[in-house]
Amino acid sequence: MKHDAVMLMGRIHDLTQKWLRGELVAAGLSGIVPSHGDVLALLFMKGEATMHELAAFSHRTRPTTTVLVDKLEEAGLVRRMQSEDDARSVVVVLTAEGEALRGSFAVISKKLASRVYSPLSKDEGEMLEKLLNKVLSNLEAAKDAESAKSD
Amino acid sequence: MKHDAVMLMGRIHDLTQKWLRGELVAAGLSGIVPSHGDVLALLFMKGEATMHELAAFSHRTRPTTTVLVDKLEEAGLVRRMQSEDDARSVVVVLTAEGEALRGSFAVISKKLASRVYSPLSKDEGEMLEKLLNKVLSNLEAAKDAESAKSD
DNA sequence: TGACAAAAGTTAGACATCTAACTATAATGT
DNA sequence: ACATTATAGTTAGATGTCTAACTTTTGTCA
Repeated sequence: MKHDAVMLMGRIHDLTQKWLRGELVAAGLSGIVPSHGDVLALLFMKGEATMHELAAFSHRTRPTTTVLVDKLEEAGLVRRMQSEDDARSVVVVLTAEGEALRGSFAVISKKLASRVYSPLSKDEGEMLEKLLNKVLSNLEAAKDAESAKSD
Repeated sequence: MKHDAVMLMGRIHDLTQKWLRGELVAAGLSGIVPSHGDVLALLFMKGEATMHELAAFSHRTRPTTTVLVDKLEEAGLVRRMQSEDDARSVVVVLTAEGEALRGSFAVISKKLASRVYSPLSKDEGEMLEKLLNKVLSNLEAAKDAESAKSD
């Protein structure tokens, strides 16, 4: 056991992010980065979302999400609207142009999965997901325990 | 199979990096980030290294490595020297203060490994490394094939 | 041997992300 | 009911990283 799983995951993460950027450029979406993809992904699923929801889903901070949505809005892919329930909230929705990208994103997403899973058998793929989930749950639990300690 | 291994690895990567930053601050090394740790790690192993070697080892670009070494030099942990073999090359070496950190880094590195591997059995840990190596090798091969294509 | 290509390193400029601080609105508790 | 606290979002400033362009030295080959 080399205890190098963290390094391996870091490398894989770097390579997949870099590949994704290339795919987005190839799809004519220059200026759009993987994080924008996360924002769009939630909108494809839910139709609309608040900034808060987008931040939570994409695992970015709210300031970062502000910038991400700014860019998507400039690119004409989403629109900000006032919430009717809560005057503090902003609701983000897809424009027609944004909606039109649903297919391209599905294709890229499939290509990404195939790229990563292709060297693995079905059993190995499932095993990998299981192990990663175990590790992640444990890290999140440890983090929660530590932040609770400082109360 | 949810095909979410990439997302899981991204999350794990984020959490471990964040935890590492906290550990470095706790060790009195504010301003030192994980990438600096990679640079120091090679110096702990080899004693000295060129900028080029440090960049390759830490998987960062040479400009980034310049900045990393600038900071380590300001912090008094390393020193730049002219290479005797090649007038273009810079050789980076540890100072006494840098050498003194060897122990702290070993401790943090052990803590990190234990943090990640603790929810896994020995077999599971080995399996995880095996699967990650398979995925990474495949991604690197694909990348090489694609960059060769554009010749 | 002399021109041209390759390599080592740095500098400059751009970008995604973060934390801290701020504004505005909603919720709570006495 | 009003003061306090919490929440939604943005702005400002800092940081780590990248690509592109530049300088200097080394290697190549005709």
